[in-house]
Amino acid sequence: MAARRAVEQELTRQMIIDVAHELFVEEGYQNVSMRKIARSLGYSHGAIYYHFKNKADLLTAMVDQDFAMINNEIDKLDHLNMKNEEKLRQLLLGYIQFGVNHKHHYEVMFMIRDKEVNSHTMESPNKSYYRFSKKVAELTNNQLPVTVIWSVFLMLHGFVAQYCRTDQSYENIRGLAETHVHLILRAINN
Amino acid sequence: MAARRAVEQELTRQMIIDVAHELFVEEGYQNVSMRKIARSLGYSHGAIYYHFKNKADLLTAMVDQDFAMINNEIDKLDHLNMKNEEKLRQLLLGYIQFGVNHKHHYEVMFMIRDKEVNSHTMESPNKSYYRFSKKVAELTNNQLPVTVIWSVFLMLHGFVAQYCRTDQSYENIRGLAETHVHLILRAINN
DNA sequence: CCCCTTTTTAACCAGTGTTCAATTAAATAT
DNA sequence: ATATTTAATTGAACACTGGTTAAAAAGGGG
Repeated sequence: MAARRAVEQELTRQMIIDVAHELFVEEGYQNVSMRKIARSLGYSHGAIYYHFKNKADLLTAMVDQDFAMINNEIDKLDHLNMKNEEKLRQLLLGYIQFGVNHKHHYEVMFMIRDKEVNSHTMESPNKSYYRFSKKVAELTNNQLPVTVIWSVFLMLHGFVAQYCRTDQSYENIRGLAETHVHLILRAINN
Repeated sequence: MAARRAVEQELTRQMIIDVAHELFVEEGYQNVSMRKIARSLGYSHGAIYYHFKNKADLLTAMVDQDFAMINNEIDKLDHLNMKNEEKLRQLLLGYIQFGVNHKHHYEVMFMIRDKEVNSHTMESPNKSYYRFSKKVAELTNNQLPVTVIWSVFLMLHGFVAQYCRTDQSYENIRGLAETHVHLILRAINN
């Protein structure tokens, strides 16, 4: 019956992205249908196609947003007033904190594996890693070989990837995260 | 037409597991249909149901096998003739080597996330981690807190998880793996 | 020849992404 | 205030694919 809705309850791209985000990570990109997203929003599936070209387009928009968040997080460090050693600790701990606090985002960003996902979607993680590694290099006075920086990243990734699959809050595992970062710092400080 | 085949080309559970294994990891559990597995084997999809109750049953059988492999790998260390420090290096490097050489297995073992997967399938990783951690503790004369051992595992997991998504062979990344293990050892050797 | 084991094939039913004409709310023009 | 246009939403339809079941068919051993 009812076709268009009153303007104060119109669907937006952001509403769709938010709902899809939760579903994608809880159940996996493949297991979430456009119909399921729509049902979850209380709209019909056709409506989503008014806002996004198709399912992959929705994912791309979502991932772009997520990477903007993490890049932003890295840039925040510049305005902090502490010495490099402490900034580095903050960067590493902040990475874990971001990952654990935004499990959905992190998983979508770094852990979706799917043929359908176009190559554009794969560029963002690379650009984001580049930003991260430049910052680590800077904060260590360019003393670290690139392979070591890469290892550091993988160590962080391992932590976050694991806790993405649990319901633990960051507060809950802060101690473990600090141990982890402490170990990483010990590994790279001569 | 032809219903049953000549006995020397009969389908076996192992044949199905092997083919399914490749497909599951190349394309993801959800993206591989029973029909696709059957097609890949040159049999009709119904045949698989003679050997496995259903799709989840097939996955469970597969994962059980995989964990038997990794547990076996850990036990091999006992028969090696070297000092503990070197054994530990071997354990860590061996973990990475196993993961990268058996990307399919590793991903199925530690990285599948799916409602359908029953809880029995989730027990195996835990048991396997327990074995790993006991061995690390033993090789470090029980000097390491459990949280540190857990961190070590996550560091290894991060490496393997990343390279599971690429086509790189272990030979190709041996150097990086050695750097990674070297860093880990440096982190835990005061 | 009968029986058990293995395999095929058709069938069922539920679900998929996507398109599109029809419908209606709001915005704009008259 | 009314008419027209535009924007947003629906729901049916299309052409598939999915897991699973079950009856029918065929090889092999006794």
